[in-house]
Amino acid sequence: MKRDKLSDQQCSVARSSAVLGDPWTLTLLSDCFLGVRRFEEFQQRLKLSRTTLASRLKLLEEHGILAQSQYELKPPRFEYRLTQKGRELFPVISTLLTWGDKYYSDEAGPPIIRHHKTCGHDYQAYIACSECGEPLELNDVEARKRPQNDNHPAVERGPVKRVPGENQASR
Amino acid sequence: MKRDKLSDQQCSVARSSAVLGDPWTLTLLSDCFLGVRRFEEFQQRLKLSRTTLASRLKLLEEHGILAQSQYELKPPRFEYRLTQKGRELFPVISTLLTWGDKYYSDEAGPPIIRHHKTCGHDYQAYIACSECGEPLELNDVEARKRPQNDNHPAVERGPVKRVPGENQASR
DNA sequence: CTAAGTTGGTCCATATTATGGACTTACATA
DNA sequence: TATGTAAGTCCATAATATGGACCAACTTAG
Repeated sequence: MKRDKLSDQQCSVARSSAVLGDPWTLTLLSDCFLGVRRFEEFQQRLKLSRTTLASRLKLLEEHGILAQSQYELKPPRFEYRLTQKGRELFPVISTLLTWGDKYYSDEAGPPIIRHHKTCGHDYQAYIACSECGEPLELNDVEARKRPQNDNHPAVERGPVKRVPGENQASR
Repeated sequence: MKRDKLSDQQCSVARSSAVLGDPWTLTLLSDCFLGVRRFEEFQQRLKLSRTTLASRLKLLEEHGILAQSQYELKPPRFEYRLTQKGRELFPVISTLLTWGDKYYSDEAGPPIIRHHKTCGHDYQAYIACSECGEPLELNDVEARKRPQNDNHPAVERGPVKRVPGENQASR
């Protein structure tokens, strides 16, 4: 299967990956959250080819993650800003950053430190349950296919049943 | 700059992206969390070429995210399991899933429903602050470079200062 | 007025990757 | 003996990424 057919899959990760699953795209979004907005600025920071940058920005715009807004009339110039949909990627970038900080920092520690103004401390992000607010642990969750429905195709890539003792999270 | 030089950057997202920033890799990891472990199983579910699958599994193994474990002696056969480092990607996949469920579900809703056994409800994931436990909102956080240190190179891709009123999270 | 600079791109030839299909190895089963 | 299974590798072709040159539409410095 071609990569671009991933977006037709019945899987939220596959569909999201079709847009975000690119090293430049993820890094570019990270820069967006750091306040970067302009073509030249992205290009100089990421040091990627202008062609690739243009194609990534276009894709993110098509998906409604970034939107162009005019900041100069003559000549007309635009900058790229996160939309609401784009801003909702903050949890994805945050958790990626937390993982990267832990496993890919050098001896000097994470290059960028994030600070929670509300409580006044530097932080890392963790995930919690929308229903009870408790931290989400891999062993406390399970997945199931949505109920079968005549109006919609059955879900193909469901969770795999493993025999007890062979926990999916085991070493 | 070539994609594979991203891992040398002083940025946790760039370094993580160098491994994870690929649509197949993210979808493959998602399947790992659903209990998938074997080459054939990945290939049939993801419908990607065997060549690409082999290269992704190898990369994930080299990065210590998956580990092979023997499940059959004659002939020797191995399956791929998440390591501790790999299991710590659960927050990344979870938040990606939450975002994808919201923006890329069809009318039948998310194909896979996730359940929190601890509280007994179906859930979505949100991120919280490691220091105070409150939900993390984009507008409540700020980023800064790590302190300058003679023994380590300065951080190049820091946050961008924008003039007040031009909030990075604004529309 | 002219030359150089700025910004946000596009175009192109050349690398680099991805793709599907055939093939391989080493057994097990009918 | 023939067929099947699992986990790959190999190969030719197709699709993408890359860097550098180029372009358009201004602004600024001299």
